Amino acid sequence: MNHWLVKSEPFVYSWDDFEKAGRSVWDGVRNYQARNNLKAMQKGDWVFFYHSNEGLAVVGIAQVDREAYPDPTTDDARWVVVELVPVQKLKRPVSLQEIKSDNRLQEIALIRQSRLSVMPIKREEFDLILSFSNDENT
DNA sequence: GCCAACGTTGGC
DNA sequence: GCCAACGTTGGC
Repeated sequence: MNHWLVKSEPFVYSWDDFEKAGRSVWDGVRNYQARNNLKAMQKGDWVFFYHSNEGLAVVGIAQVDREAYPDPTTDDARWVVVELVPVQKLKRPVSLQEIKSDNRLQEIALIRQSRLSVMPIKREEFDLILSFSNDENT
């Protein structure tokens, strides 16, 4: 069981859009590192849904429902998609600022490699961010 | 709107 | 294979 984080610009595709649709084909990834991460996803893996550009926060949890297959939006065989289903919206968004300000989260790719759109995340980091969202006070 | 950090492209 | 130029992403 692995954990991941995917970014989406809420202008283009927000958590609410995702929840309404009930499923998402995660297409359009055109970066090898992100692609490799998609390929490594297994059905049932947990995925944080992050709003980039606007919002700048982890907003929900999704789950991998279908593992990587060729991206139907291109003829280029290099690229793949996965299918995600929404699991639940976080009680409150956990902001990038909050993540940045916690010593235990300094190593995560969200901070270290800000341009990567699909990244692995350690279980402890996943749990910690989740615990932030359950803490009403911060 | 600006800029840092990358990734890609193309000339040599 | 190197590197300059350029494009893109995303935070501020």
